[in-house]
Amino acid sequence: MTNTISYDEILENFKKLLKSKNLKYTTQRELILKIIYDNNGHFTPEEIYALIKESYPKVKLGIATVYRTLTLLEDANIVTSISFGTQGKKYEFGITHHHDHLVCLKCGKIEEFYDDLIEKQQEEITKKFNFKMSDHVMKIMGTCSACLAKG
Amino acid sequence: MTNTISYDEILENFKKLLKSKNLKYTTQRELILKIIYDNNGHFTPEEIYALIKESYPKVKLGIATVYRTLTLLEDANIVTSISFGTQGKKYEFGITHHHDHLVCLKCGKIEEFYDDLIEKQQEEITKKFNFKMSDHVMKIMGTCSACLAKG
DNA sequence: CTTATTGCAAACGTTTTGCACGTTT
DNA sequence: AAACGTGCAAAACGTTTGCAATAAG
Repeated sequence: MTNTISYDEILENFKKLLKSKNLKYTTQRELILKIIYDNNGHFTPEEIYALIKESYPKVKLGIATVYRTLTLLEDANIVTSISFGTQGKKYEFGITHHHDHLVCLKCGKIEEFYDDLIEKQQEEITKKFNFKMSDHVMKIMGTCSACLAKG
Repeated sequence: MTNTISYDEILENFKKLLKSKNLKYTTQRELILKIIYDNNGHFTPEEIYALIKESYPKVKLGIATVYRTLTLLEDANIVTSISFGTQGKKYEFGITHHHDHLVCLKCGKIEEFYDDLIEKQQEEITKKFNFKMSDHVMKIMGTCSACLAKG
């Protein structure tokens, strides 16, 4: 999904958020946010950690900080995650509109889609069950067009 | 979801499956299948292990066998699983028609639903993306009616 | 100078694996 | 007898935590 908000805007909002929670603005937190913003896609905490190590070798960073920051960013709705069972989670930049995922089991690629009808129907279901929805996920697993083409 | 196939039928199919794969019919494998069939609901491997230990104290059983058998049963589409991120998976008897889940984050209860419109729409999406669907999951998370009532 | 944050390593919970022993065929 | 399955304990995996050292406000 393409980002429509500029990074400067994001960063300003992030700084404000930190201030409002009496949290501190650190190099590590900024870089984690920046890496996710810059590299559009879905990444595991390990991948984000590796990307930063590679792009900013001088910065000291531990994997624990990546996890802690991702939790922080997800709570603030700045990133969102998609779960892969035992194999962990992938995070993506999340100040875009809601969408669901097509996950290719061959190459691991994740495509995104949004379907209004499905969203509406989910609302209907929660009404029927008198259920208060806080979140929902939908994943379609299979083989992507590229992998199908490859045979 | 209520089972419409008798246990005897299931068991016969399971035995055939094992034979066809040159696998052996063991007490452990039978009990794991039986426990999931008997106790309608969604269980973690640990819960299944505990249930068997409780119901059949004389049978020797290790947790590894539970995991191994659940994988086997899931590959054979006899059970299905629903993932809870780091907190593991829950398994349910799966020779019923497909359904999705409403997961209560307060009490952990899982309700099931089936919606034809959503299913159809998913097909449409895969067509649009030229994607070959092998499986799909949809989970709606939130608070169930019982927990809402409790305040 | 106070408070939050960090990296590190150890701990965690779930799942998988290697292996010698048992069971099924 | 051959082949597969088992329990056990150890390892693996992603993630979280305690803590002393460090950086931000």
